[in-house]
Parts: sequence; C-alpha cells; structure tokens
Amino acid sequence: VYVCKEKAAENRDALLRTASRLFRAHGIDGVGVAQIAKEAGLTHGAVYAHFASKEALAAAALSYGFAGNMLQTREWIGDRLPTFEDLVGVYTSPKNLSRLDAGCPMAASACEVARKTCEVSESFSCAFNELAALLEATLESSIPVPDRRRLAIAAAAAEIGALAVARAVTKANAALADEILEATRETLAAAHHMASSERGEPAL
Amino acid sequence: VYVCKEKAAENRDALLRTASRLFRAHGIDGVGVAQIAKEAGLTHGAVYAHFASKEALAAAALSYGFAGNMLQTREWIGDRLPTFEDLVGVYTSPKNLSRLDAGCPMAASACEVARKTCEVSESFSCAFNELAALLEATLESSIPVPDRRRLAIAAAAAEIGALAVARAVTKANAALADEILEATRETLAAAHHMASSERGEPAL
DNA sequence: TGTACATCAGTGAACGCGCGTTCACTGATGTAC
DNA sequence: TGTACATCAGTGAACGCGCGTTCACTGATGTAC
Repeated sequence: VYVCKEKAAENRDALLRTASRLFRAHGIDGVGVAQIAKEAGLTHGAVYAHFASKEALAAAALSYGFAGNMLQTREWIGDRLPTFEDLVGVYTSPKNLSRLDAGCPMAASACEVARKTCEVSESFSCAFNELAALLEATLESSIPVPDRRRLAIAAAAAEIGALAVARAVTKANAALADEILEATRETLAAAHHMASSERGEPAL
Repeated sequence: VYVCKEKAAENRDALLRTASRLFRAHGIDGVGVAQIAKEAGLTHGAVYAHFASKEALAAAALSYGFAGNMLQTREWIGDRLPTFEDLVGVYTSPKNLSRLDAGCPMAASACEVARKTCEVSESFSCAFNELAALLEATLESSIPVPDRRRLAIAAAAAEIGALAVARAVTKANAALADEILEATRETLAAAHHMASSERGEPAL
C-alpha cells in the first residue's frame, strides 16, 4: 500500500529478523509464513513481495541470523583475535543450551536443511565456511595449513553437533547435556594442543 | 476390526518401522500420522490404538530405529570388538550421506527433538548413551576411565554433528560434505591416539 | 462342548484449524513531460 | 512548478489441502460359565 523505499527496506529487515528468530525457536517446518509476517507487523502477502517462497525466506533468514551472530562475536572480541578455546567456549556455553531462538542457526536447523532445496543448503554451507574460517584463523600458527583447515572443519562440525545434541537431551537429562558440551570443549582443546605440538615446535 | 494379538503386534511393528523410516526421511514435522498409517497398511485411527499421540509415536520410533541400527552394527562386527576408528568410519561413511531414511535417527532428528516433549528427549538421550557406551568400549584400555568417557561422549556428538552438517551442505557443495566427514574421522582418530599415548603407556 | 459376553485393534467420518501460494486491488512514491 | 502516469510494497480474500485428534461403531478374539 503506502510505503517508501526506506520503509520497504525496514519491513524486509523486520521480516528477516522475525523469521530468523522464529525458525530457530520452532524450526522451519514449525512456523508459518502468516505468523512470521504478523509478528513483523505485516500480512502474509508482503512476504511474497520480498521473497519468492518460504524456502527462499528460510535461506535468507539463515544467512541473516548467522551474519548477526558473527557481528556480535566480532564486537565481543574487539580488535584482538580470541583463542580457539575461547571461540569454542562461547559456542558451547550453557547460555546457548536454553536460548533456542538466539544461538547459531546452523545448530538449530542442520537436520531440516538437509531436506530443503539447494538454495537453503547454499546459505548453510556459506555460513559453515565462515565459521570454519574464523576458527581456523585462531589455530596455532605452528600447525601446517592443511592440518589447520582439517581441524577447523572438524571443530566447526563438532561444536554444531554438540550444541544440537545437548539441546536434544537436555529436557530428559540436563546433566548429560552439560557433559556433552564440556567433553566437546576439552576434546577440541586437546586436539588443538596436540596438533600444535606434534610438528613445528618440538614436543616438550 | 478383526485382529488377533499376533496380528496386532505385527501391525504395531509395521507402524514403528514405517514411522522410523518416514520421520528420518522427511522429519517429524514433515510427515503426517495418516501417511504413516497408510504406508503401514492401516488407517490413522489405528495409530491411536497403539500410541497416545504423534509425539509418543516419534519417541518410540526413534528408539526403534536406533535399536535396529545397533543390531545391524552388532551383526556387522560379529563377535570381536571393532576398533574405535572402524565405528567412526562406518558412521561417517558416504553411504549415510545420501541414505537419509536409513542412517542414525539422531543425526536425522537432533534439531527437531530439541523442540519436542520430554518423552522424545528421553528416547534420544537413551540412544545417545548407548552410542557413547559402544564407542567407549572400543577405546584403548590404556586410557584412564574418566578420559575414556569424555572422549566417547565428544566422539558421539561429533559424528552425529558431522553427519547432520554434511547432509545440510551436500546439495550445494558435495565436496565440502566429504571434507567434513573426512576431517571428523581423522580428528577423532588423532584424539584417540593422543589420549592413549599421553598416559598409561609412555609416549614413543 | 456349546453359548454368552467383555475386550480391544482397527475403521472412517468428522472436528476446527493452519498451511503455502495466488491474485485483484490499493495508493503513495517518484519519474517524465 | 504542475500534471499524468508507471511502479511496486503491501492488503486481504480465496484456493485446495493436509494436519492431529476424537469418537461411535465393527466384529473377531478369547474368556467365563
């Protein structure tokens, strides 16, 4: 109806923000287009003015949510690079266990994305590559580059899995959920330590 | 209608088998009670003669599917214990990437289970404990018991995450999917090797 | 052995509801003359 | 500066459809007498 370009961009942003939150909280299949539009202050028709389909919205919302979390992380760490262990620690923090709607969109939607179109998969793999690259940048410089990439990729998949699995068990067994997160933190730290002392610097 | 106890048990089994397959293939939210009943050769009403709700069916189907895979694994390995690396290798094999309806129910449904009732979470955490125990039994005996449990739990979460994430990226980037599975395999093997040489036996 | 009856797995109609998507229409925006 | 018109974000009714669950009913099973 009556809307200038600036307002339209605001509305698009509100749709993405709301969709990202609701998809994480209830799953992509667990929330309808109409509900997203309503909570963003619009009607369902408006969604189709900005996105071709619900799947296209899901793909865009996944990127949007991940980018938001990345920005937040960069603010959090300031201008110096955090350690690998810090990053893993933040990702697997107990806070992320309960805040379903705020954590990493990959941990919230990995299983669903496997059943969606290539467009959604594309968004997911871009986010995964970014997460792996961030982790890789924090690894000890003494580790050979191919080993670094391998460890970064395994660490990214491991922390996503740990968070998803911990959330899956937490209602029935909260202690197990904490154990999973802690075991992942310590195992990744040990793998990092081993990789950095194995070659390059001689072992102590 | 006309059904003896034996037939009723068969029908219940057919419902669980079908539900387990369809839930893995399309997600719990992605398939309806009527479709499950139909593919099992029954009507939707029959589901409610055996299960209190769709969630109860989901919880039972998760246990059923996991138990089936465990039996299959035990047959596969025969009477001798496989190595830790063998188990991880089978779980992260490329075959599991594409066969969505046959792999581990945990890798297929972890994200969804986080949003379901405690009943479903209970099924999931029992399966997770079994998987972790199986892995733990294959770890080098030189590793102290607490470290063994920690590594087994981290490995279980890591392989579930690796499979789920690999499936999520494979439509857009098949090479990345393979890379994730391989990196996880090698990183877990390295963590196992490190844990077994760190203490107990002296390092070479 | 024969009869009467409680049990209960399974049927299928019905419930209200929300789903994703389409489409004719609205009306302020912003460009062209 | 004033007028005419194309653009397009957003509305809301409508589409057909499938959802999970309930319930009155069926009829073979299997027990009690």
